[in-house]
Amino acid sequence: MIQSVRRATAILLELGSGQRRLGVTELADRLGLAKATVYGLLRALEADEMVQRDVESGKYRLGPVLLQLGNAFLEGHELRARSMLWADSLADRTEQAVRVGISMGSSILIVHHVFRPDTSVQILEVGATIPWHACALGKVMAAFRDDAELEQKLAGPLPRLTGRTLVDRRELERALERIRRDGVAIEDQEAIIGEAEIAAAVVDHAGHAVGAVGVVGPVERLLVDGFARPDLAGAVKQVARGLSRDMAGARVYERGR
Amino acid sequence: MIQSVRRATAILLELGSGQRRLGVTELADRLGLAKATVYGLLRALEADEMVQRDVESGKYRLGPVLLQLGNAFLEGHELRARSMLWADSLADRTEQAVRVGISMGSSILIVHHVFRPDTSVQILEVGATIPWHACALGKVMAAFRDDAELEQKLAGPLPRLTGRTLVDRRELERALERIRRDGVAIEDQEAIIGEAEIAAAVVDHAGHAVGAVGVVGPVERLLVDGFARPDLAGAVKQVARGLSRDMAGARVYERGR
DNA sequence: CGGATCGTTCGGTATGGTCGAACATGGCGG
DNA sequence: CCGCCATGTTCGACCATACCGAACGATCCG
Repeated sequence: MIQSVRRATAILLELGSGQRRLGVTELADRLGLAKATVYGLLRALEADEMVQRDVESGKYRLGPVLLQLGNAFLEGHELRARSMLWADSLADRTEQAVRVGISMGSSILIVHHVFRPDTSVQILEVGATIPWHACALGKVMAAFRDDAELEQKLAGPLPRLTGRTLVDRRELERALERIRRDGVAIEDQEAIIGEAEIAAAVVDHAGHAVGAVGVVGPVERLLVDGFARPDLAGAVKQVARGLSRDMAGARVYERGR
Repeated sequence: MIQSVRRATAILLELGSGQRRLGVTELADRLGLAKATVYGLLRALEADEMVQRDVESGKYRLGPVLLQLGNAFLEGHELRARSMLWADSLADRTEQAVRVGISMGSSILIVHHVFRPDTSVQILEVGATIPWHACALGKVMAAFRDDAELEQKLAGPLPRLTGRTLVDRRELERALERIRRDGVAIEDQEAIIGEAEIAAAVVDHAGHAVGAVGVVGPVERLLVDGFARPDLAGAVKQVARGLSRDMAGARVYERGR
C-alpha cells in the first residue's frame, strides 16, 4: 500500500476534521511523522491545490480542488441521481425535509437533501457526516448489514451526542432487531435535541443496503409517543422500495463512448 | 515534489473530469503510467475511500471522502462564510440569483450560490467550475490581477462555449480594460445561451482579488442593449465593496484552542 | 471454444521518499 | 530593543519502497 499516498490523505482528513488550520509541526505531531516528511507531502498537495497555505499565518487548510472533486463525486453518484425525483415527491407528500445518505466508514454521509417545503431557513446538509448510531439513516443501514460489518461497527467508539444517543451495545442491538422487524428506523433526538428522523434502507439487486432515505424534522411532527407516525413511516418505506427497484434496474452510467 | 502523491491527485482529477468511470488500463494510458503503478495508487486511494470500485464493472469512480472533504473546505472558507449574509441581501434586493466564486487554476469555482427569490426550480451550482473567460466572475477577477498571472491565463486555451464566448486574445484584453474602468464585469450569454451575469471583485487588504460576487439570470432581466442595468451594477459593486471591507477586517478563523 | 482485453500478482532495481539535523525566519515576552 | 523559542525550510545520506516489465488469471465476446 503506497505509503506516501495514504499519508497524504491522512493529512487531508486531519485538516478536514475541525475547522482550525494547521501548521507543519502540528500536523507532523498528530500524524507521528517527521516534519520534513509532512512538509514534502504538503508541497505536493499544494501544487495541485489540494491544500492551500494561509498567506499570513503560514498554516495549511484544505484546497478548492476538493470542492470540485466532491461535486464531481455527487454528479456521478447513482443513488443520488436516482433519488432526486423520489426525494422531491416524498418531501411534497409528507411536508417534511428529506435526506438521502450512504455509509462511509462508521459514519453516514448525506448525499442529497430536500428542504421542508415551507419558507423556513434551513441549511443544506449535503456533505455532512453523522455517526451511524445517532441517525435513523445509519441505524437502518446497519440493521441490513452482514454480521461481520455490523460487528465492526458495534466494536468501534459510539460517541454520545445527546442524552438520548444509544451508546450501549446491548441497547443498540435491541434497536436494530426492532428495525429489522419494522423495516424502518427511527431516531428520537439522538443527534440533536428536538430533531427526529424516520428512515428506510435502499437495497440493490442482491439485497445489500446501498443507502438510506428518510424524513427529518422536529420531533413533534414526526413521532407520537416515541413511535413513528404511521403515514410517514409508510411513505418512507414506499419510497425506499421504489428507489431500490430503480437501483436494481439498468445502469444509467456507462453510457456514451 | 513527491511523485506518487501528484500522480494520485492526477488520477482523482482524471476520474473527476467526465462522469464516466475508468478502469486501470484506461487510466494508465491517459496518464502515461504503467498499469501496475496505477493499480497500486488506486489501491491506496481505495483504502481511504478516496475512490471506489464499481462492483460489477470493476471500474473506478470518485469516493465519498471527497464529498466530505469538499464540504469541510467550504466550512472553513472565509470568503464564503463572510459572503452568506451579503449574498442573501443582494438576492433579496435585486430579485436575482447570486453567485460567489474564487479563482482556481484557469477556472472559477463557485463557493456560494443563492437562488433567485421565486419559486422556480434552480440547481445548486456550488462546486461547479466555469472557464474564467466565460463568466463575469472570472473576467472581473482577471482584470484585477498582476500582469504575470493574467498573461498566464491569456496564454492558456480559451474554449468556446457559445457563439458569444470571447476567445480572441485582443478582444478579451479590450473587455478587461473596460472592466477595470467600470469596476464591474458583464457576461452576455458567453457560457450559456440566454443567461447573463454582472459581477464585481472582492479584494483583500492588499488590494488583491480573492474572489468575486455577482448576479446571474436571464439576459433580459440583467442587461439592456448589452449593457448592465445600472441599479444591478450598483448593488453588486456595493456588496463587493462591503465584502472587501469585511475581508480586510479581523480574522474569523484561528479562534479557539 | 479461442482470442483478446483487462485486472492482478511478483520480484528486481534504482528511484525517490523519509528522516535527523542544521539552518532561516518570525513572533513574543522580557 | 534584544534574545529566545517555536515554526517553517533546506540539505544530505540511507535504504525503504514506489515503479516497472513481464507473467498469470479472469472475464467477456465473437
